[in-house]
Amino acid sequence: MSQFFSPKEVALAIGVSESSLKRWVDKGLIPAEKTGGGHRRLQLDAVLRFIRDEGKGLANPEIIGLPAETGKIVPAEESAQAELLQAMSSGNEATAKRIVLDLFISGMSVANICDLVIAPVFQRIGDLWRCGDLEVYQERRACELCGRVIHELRRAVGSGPVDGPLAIGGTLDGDPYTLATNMAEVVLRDAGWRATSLGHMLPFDTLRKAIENDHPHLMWISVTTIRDTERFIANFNVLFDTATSFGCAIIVGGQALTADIRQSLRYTTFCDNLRHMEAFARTIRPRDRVTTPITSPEVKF
Amino acid sequence: MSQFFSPKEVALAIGVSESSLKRWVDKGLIPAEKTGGGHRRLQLDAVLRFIRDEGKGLANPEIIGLPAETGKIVPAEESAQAELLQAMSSGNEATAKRIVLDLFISGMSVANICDLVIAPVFQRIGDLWRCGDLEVYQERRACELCGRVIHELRRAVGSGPVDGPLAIGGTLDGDPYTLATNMAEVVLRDAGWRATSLGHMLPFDTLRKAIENDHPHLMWISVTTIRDTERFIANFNVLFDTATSFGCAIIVGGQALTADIRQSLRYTTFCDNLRHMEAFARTIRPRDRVTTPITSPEVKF
DNA sequence: TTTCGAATCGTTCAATTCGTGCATTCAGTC
DNA sequence: GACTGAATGCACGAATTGAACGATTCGAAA
Repeated sequence: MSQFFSPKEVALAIGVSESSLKRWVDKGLIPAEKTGGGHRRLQLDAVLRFIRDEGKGLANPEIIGLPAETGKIVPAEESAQAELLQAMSSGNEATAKRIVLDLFISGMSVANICDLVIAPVFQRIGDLWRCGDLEVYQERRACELCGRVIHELRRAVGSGPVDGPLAIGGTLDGDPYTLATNMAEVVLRDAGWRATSLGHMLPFDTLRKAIENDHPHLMWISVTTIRDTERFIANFNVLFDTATSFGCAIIVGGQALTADIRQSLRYTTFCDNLRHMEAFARTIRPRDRVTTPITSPEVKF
Repeated sequence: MSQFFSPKEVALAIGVSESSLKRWVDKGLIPAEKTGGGHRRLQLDAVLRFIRDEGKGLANPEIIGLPAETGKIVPAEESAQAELLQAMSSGNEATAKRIVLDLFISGMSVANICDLVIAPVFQRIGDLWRCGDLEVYQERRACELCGRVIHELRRAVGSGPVDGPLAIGGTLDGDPYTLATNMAEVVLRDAGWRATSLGHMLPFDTLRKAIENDHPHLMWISVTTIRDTERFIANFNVLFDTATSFGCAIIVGGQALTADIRQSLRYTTFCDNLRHMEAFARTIRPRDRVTTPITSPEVKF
């Protein structure tokens, strides 16, 4: 139930002796904290990262709160898509989570999981729905499930280092789709950023406010629809100027941003997919910052 | 910055038992003062230093969860409400999750957690936003965070028995709010149902299809807005007839369902809050989780 | 000031974890 | 085949943890 696990639990989950696990922790292979009395305390994301890096399996995943059978099957990349499509269309939550966690444990990068598995499957479900091969409720259920799968991935990745650079982002006013921005958040956390998705339907004004209040080093914006192109461009460029004056980079992405529109747009970089974003995020890791607040300024009432 | 905390608060914040924390204080690992009667009083900076020194330099992010304003309010829910409001407004994910999971572990029923803590806090955040005391992005971020907190709660509850009766539900076309339906899902799972939220914006047609395909024993529908009342009533009653013919009960809830509208509506039961729903769900399918009795005022959702 | 419920005290106890030593397994090398 | 070094699993007493328990203290309302 708690965030922390004892060496015994983790050892049981991985299927090794407690002694070995303690040795690994002491060698620094698995980051862990210690209690005042010297007992080791392990976090789930650190354990998963270790399993991923060392190529270990999971004998009893349910001990550390993972779906049964996780980490036992080595996923074939092609079949993962098909299986996930099947699980998501039929609303099979446990299976969907297991498939994605298997991919993560087997070492596939988060950006690739999103780009090559989750996004295509979601796209395909949209197609099936438009063709009438899926009922509306099945599509909606899959959408809901997709969010949960990403949440599970976020748990596996962890919240990122507390002293990492801050990144915030979301979708603009009129754009109700949260999947892309949530995936972006997870990818950035995986790349060492302290990323927080602000959600969807964000007016330009409030993004400016967010930059002024929280001083992020990075803001990502996912654009799937644009109503008024001229207005959009004008507002966007103002936002970019604000960001620049605060030393904040702007990443944009989304199918609505055609080459034409991009011509008139000012931004730090445009990303076709999450791998691009990850690559960019890993190259610019600002370290010159003086004060990094752990959370937003306190809100007083 | 001289803020005092009790051993209990600090123990909760860093995830150890109160006993251990008291021992550490007595051993001198954490400097603390004592009151005339012998009660320990810890200072924030001393606790933070302890985390840094003993935790191998790995600061526990949950430490931020130390209540900023020490309790003037006695009831657990109210204190939890205030803390959660603070955490959600400032986007503090770890703290928000901790608060809600603490309530769950302490034995509060899921329905009560939703009705008495999460829903009021979310309501309040909406109010603050409308008053202009919160920025839009803070409200959106809180909304996003709220979904994540409910996700954690769902994890804690578990997926319910695999042989439990099936329940599905969601919000109708034109209603984009998923929080209520997600909370309903968790409450039903806690009550022993195999519940799945289908998400939001569901046309009546597809709900009929869902009943025909999946044969649920229960369908919940959350109604926060109605566009065309007559059309709504007609469609709804057709849905109810379909459900009845398949032996499926219909639970409705939501502020849009005024007494007038309910007059013309056919349904199995109407619920003002999730406790009502839980009570109804347990009459059909009772289950034996120990929960604290409720003594607090009603909260509408 | 007095009263009273909630929080904290100090203590005990069973279960868990610590650190350490030692035997076993298993590649790789001579 | 024999040797070696590293990794693993098991066993042990000592130490730590978390959850009780009744007694005491705190803090706010009467």
